[in-house]
Amino acid sequence: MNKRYSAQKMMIENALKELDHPTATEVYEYVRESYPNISLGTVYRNLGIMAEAGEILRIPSGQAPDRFDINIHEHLHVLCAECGQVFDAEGHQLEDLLGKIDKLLEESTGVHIEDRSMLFQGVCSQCRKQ
Amino acid sequence: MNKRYSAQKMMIENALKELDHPTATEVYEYVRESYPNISLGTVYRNLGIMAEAGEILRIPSGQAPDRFDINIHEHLHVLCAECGQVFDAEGHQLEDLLGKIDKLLEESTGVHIEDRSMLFQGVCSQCRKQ
DNA sequence: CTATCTAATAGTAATGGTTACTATTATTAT
DNA sequence: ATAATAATAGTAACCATTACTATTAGATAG
Repeated sequence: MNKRYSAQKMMIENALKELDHPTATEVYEYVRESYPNISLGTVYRNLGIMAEAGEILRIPSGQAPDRFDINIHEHLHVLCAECGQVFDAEGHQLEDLLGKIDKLLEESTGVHIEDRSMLFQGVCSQCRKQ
Repeated sequence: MNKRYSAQKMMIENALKELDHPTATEVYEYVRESYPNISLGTVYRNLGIMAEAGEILRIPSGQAPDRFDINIHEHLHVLCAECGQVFDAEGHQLEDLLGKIDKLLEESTGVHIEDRSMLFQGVCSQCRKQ
């Protein structure tokens, strides 16, 4: 299993660092500025591989296109329904609460929770002012 | 605004009662048994309208097709990754924990949480035996 | 009861995010 | 250098969902 490090993959990784929770298309547009003929398929393939390998996080957001995150530390995402901005949230209090929820769910359903996908939505303070 | 109750809509509602967290296609196939030329578009339209009106729940499940639920009482969904079965979970303990999470998120991000979409995944006890 | 109005439908086309496919390019090991 | 084969570019296909349009069929008024 021979892994090769392509320039494209490095540029995609870099885009993830520069952009804030970008979609695949946003990564594509960003990389295209310095590498005009990168393929959207290449972006998707690499993002998929990285997410699969646990190097990045995939944030499924319902109907809207998935977003990606270089921050693999366990944390929650809060989306502003107005401006679309994504906020991160973390902390031991949150982790405690999530752990308790897992436990309750395991007790009541018998399912061993292995994965959670959650997205919180609301209006950010910025947008509430208008 | 004149609302008309079509036979199709009633059949779709009935399908939701008979089936367990079905997808739009599953509703379609079910209704089609007794009403062969119902249109998939009709199913989607009615499910969308009902969900919008708060009469049913839409469960977005990432890549997989959305599922629908006649149970509009606030509750969580746990999906078995093996057999695909959907388990419901509810209770005041869960509601408490979720409320606390909302509060923490509002404090740290400034976003007024108005909507949560969460899906838990794991392996059910049935499947774990094999 | 009949005509009229228009909500809702059937059938089909279009959309949009994502994945699959294939010939070509380019990186690594020999 | 050369051979072997990842990875890519470009494009086609996929699939859930929505949009469109001519038609059907409940409700309401006369």
